[in-house]
Amino acid sequence: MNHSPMPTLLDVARKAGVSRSTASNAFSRPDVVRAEVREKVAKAALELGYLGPDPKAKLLRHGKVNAIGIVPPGEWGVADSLKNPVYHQFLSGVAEVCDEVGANLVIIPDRITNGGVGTALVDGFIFGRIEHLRDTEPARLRRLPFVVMDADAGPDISSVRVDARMGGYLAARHLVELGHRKFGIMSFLRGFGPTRYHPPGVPRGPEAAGMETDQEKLRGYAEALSEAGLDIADVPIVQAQPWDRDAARMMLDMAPEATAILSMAVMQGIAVLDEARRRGHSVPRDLSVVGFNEIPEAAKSTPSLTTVDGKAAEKGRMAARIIFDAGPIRRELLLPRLIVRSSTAPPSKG
Amino acid sequence: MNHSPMPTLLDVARKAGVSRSTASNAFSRPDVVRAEVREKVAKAALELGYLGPDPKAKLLRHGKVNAIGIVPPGEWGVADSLKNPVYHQFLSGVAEVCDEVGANLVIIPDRITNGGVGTALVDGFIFGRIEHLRDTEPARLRRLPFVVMDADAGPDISSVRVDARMGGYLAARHLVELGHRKFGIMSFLRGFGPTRYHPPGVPRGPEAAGMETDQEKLRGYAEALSEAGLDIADVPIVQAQPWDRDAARMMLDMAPEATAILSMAVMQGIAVLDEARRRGHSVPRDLSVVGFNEIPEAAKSTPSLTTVDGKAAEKGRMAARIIFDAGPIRRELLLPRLIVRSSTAPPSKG
DNA sequence: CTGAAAGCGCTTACAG
DNA sequence: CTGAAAGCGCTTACAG
Repeated sequence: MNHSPMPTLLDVARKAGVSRSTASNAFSRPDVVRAEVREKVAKAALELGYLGPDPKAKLLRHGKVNAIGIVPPGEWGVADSLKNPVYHQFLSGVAEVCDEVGANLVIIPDRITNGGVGTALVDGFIFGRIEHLRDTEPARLRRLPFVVMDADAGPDISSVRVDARMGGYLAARHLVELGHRKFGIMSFLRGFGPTRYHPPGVPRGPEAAGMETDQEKLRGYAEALSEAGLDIADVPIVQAQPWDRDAARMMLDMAPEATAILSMAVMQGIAVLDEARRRGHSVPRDLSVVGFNEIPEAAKSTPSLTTVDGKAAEKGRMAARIIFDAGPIRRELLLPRLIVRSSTAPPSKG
Repeated sequence: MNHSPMPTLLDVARKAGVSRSTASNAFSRPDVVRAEVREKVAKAALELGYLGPDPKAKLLRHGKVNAIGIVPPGEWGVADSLKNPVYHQFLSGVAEVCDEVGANLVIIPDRITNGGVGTALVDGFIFGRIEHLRDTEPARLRRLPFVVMDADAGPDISSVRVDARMGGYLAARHLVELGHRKFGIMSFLRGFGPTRYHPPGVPRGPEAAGMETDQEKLRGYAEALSEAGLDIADVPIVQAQPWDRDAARMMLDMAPEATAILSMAVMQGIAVLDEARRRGHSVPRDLSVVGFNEIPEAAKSTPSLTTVDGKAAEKGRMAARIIFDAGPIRRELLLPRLIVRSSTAPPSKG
């Protein structure tokens, strides 16, 4: 209905019979203007349908946006980051801090073309797992604070990660202590590509796990096994994307003697549970399973899944605080925790 | 390391030995500048660590932000909207369209003080269920497009909703057709407050359900019952927040003869399933349950839950398209669908 | 407390 | 294709 041009501060000032700066002060520094004048201005604004200083113009003068930008990992879009259950937890952690400080949360896929980190209107960025440190360049050039997740980015960049090696160690040691000696490992395949099988006896490099954080998990597994006199090189590894349902089948095919499966992803762990049941195996009597990361599904699966709590929500909270605190560089390493549920027990055939 | 002031377009122009407008054109209208000059500018920019025109200043000239704002219902914060499973689905729908058009998604709690709709830097708003139409005023005054969810806001405002009456009707008719005659209804309590019990025989107004959309569900229930010669006034109603675990207990206490429970929320339906099992009742043999809205949990519950698909994700997609299409006002009414699973069967004691 | 003026960094007709 | 100039809407010293 109202298609006249947007009223500006000057219109309001004229209508109220004051100068532009007075009108500006009435909105932005009310204490500097006496109540009587303030009301005249407010009245004029109301009549003109003027909401207050244009946020865009305000921004140009001293650019606080009141929003934090989340850059999802890799090629992920907005929808991907909402759908991934572990990332969803991380986002919830960030969101809690947003609510504490009254900031908006904006999800910014790392687009090459328009948009992306180079132009997003936010006060800082949380990079949710980066491929190369250079992905953060636009943030640095814009002089915007940022933090990198799940990797140590050196002494000049804030980072938050969980001790994945420790997580892997806790998972494997738990099984070792229960008496297991025969294992299978479900490793993480990041990005695209078919499921890969790494047979035992063949030496395996870091490519047997996806990212650095996955390689750390593997290292943790290896340590715990080694303490028990076992060599991880003798353990069959299936490396798959966590949503690959066939991978669980391949795992059980390739490690028929295993009494325990170590999985780097919680959804993979649940898939193994399902596949074991399908084969008529009883978990944990015939097979123990440990996942990685804690999401509600882990507690609800049948049987409930023993897993490593990767502290996703806490990572989110911590990263957000680093941005909003605007303090010095911080490098945080969170400690994971083993959550023992019903999917692990001593081996019966051992 | 680099604490010199941010380089501006003018710095780049000087360094490249061209005028400011040429430098601007090199970035924003490259076709207007010959390649040779463009490269000079690009080189100067690179050396200065200049990323391209400052998004904030650009914004002031012709304000396209490339982002869509979601305003969660009522008092919800960012974290609440991420955690609510049905709203999460809706957000995912919006996110899919964001990815299609390359826009960012920003979640904007409706804050009274700073931030909020009045100042958020977005190109349009999706109001996720509003208490009063006046909550949309700031969006209108800013001349930003917006759409209202779950309510018809009249001919001048775009809206997207699902036919809740039809949803209620489908749910109740399904039970009636199975032969049920004794019902209990779990109604929705929006906002705060204790669980309320509405005994049968007492006439009940719209306050027996939360929002208009809930009242429509109730109307749908009533219609289907009426077609079967039953009066909804004879049905006990428990009105509770969907995350209230005690409500399911109260429902079964208050409607001991019911062979079927109609629930306005999917989580409530699942809670009834759990409570029934706790009491040693077998679902659906002793009791049938129908929920409202479809989330992954509904298929995974034991037994899986018959429910009405409220099309949350599709609502999100549609609302986002209305914003990005920038077309005329649209008022969309989506049709719900009944998903029959294992929580409903003919009554055994009937 | 008020008002005239400069400037935030950029874009866009306009004249060359 | 280039350059000088005005202006997007606001804020902020500065002098009154």
